[in-house]
Amino acid sequence: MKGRILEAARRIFGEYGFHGTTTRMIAQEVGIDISTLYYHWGEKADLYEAVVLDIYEDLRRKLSEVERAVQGKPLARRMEIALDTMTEYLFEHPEISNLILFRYFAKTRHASPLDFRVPELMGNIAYSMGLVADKKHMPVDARMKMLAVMNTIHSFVSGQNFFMPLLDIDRETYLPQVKETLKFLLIPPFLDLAGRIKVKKAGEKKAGEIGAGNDRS
Amino acid sequence: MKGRILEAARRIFGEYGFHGTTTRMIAQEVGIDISTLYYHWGEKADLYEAVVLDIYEDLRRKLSEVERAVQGKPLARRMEIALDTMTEYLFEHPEISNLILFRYFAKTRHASPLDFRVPELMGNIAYSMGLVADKKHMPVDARMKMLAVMNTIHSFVSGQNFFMPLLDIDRETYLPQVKETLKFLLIPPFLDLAGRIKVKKAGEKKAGEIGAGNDRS
DNA sequence: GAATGTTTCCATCAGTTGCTGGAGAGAAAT
DNA sequence: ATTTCTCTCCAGCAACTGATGGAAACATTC
Repeated sequence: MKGRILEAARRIFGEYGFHGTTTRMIAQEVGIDISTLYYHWGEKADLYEAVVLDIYEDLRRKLSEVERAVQGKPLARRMEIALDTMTEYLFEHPEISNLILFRYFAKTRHASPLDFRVPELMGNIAYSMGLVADKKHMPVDARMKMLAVMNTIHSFVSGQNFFMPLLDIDRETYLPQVKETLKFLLIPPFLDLAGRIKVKKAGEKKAGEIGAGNDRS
Repeated sequence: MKGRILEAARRIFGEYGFHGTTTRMIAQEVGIDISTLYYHWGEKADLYEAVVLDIYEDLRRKLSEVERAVQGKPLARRMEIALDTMTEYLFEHPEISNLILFRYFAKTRHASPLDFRVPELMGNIAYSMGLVADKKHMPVDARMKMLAVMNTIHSFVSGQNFFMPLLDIDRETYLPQVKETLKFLLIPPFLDLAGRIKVKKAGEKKAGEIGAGNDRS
């Protein structure tokens, strides 16, 4: 039951945000009384926090999966796979993107103890993209780049119902368009960067690991 | 008075969203009774719509200004100026970015009559960036690119209070970092694109207007 | 200065919100 | 069989929500 409530809460919070969601909406979605909800999860803010923690965990898992899937591939291909996979995944679970974007302007924040997970998420994927050598210690500019990439995807997912009528296209056209746009925007800068790092490194020591030998199509 | 209410409503709606804002919060911000608010603006949804219309107008004005400012400059410089100017502007008026992002998942939508302004905004700036030849008729992929650019900026502005502690930097470091990241991400793809279009056009007719002769640093 | 129109506030409404006490229903342990 | 424990619901609370009617204050016109 506790799990069923969490699952419903994910959907509703993801769709209406914290303030737009009432505990009665969630209870009704599950088909239970609100008292049962309070019995399992305590106050609304606690349930919300559990939801956010849950989606962060999902995101972390998916990113690890991607990280493994791209190992050994050249950078351009790595980014293609990562972007495609994450885009597809988030389109299947739009509440993840919604909840993450909702958090950006949430006044409901009491400096949640789960924010420490975000740098970790960024670190892993940045490492996997050959942006940094050290998984633990990321320079600010590398983190910014990761944030930008994630935000761009999230915006397209969260904004889909807003953008589709605006562009006058349906979902089947929208998704590939998003993928294409993401690849268009995000791959060239990182290839450039990898090229620069490679050249720089080659002048010092061996050029390993990063940007495994490939140039732009 | 009507104007003062609108101004306050912009701030509060931009900070707490539609559901997170109460009419009493706005009235208190102005220092008036809620009846006065209802007298001038009618129901809450109407005021909200007026606010959204207002920020779209501001955005349109600023984009026109940018469009004029970059005329005649080479593409890379054009994008630099546009990104810097818009970033600075939106950081000064974060409620604009907030309200736009809020709209992405707004269930409060009754197919507002102001959405027609968005393609117009995109058209102007895309034309100014040499992405399209015809201001009125934009292909879907060009619109997607514009949306991506705008969304990336908005995310950084709206997420500033979330990201700054995350990156462990203060506002004075954050703003230039955002600018740098935006330029890193967004300029190379468009330079590549302009290069391709230029080459293609040169093979057919004269290569004018687009990508006025410059290559990457 | 009387009449008219505009703007402001006070008091109040009905409905909704987050949340709780207490009474059962059902199973498990004694 | 009784006690104990976990779970679920009903009923209801106080606070807050969006919204309104009507009385004053104020300004404008005649």
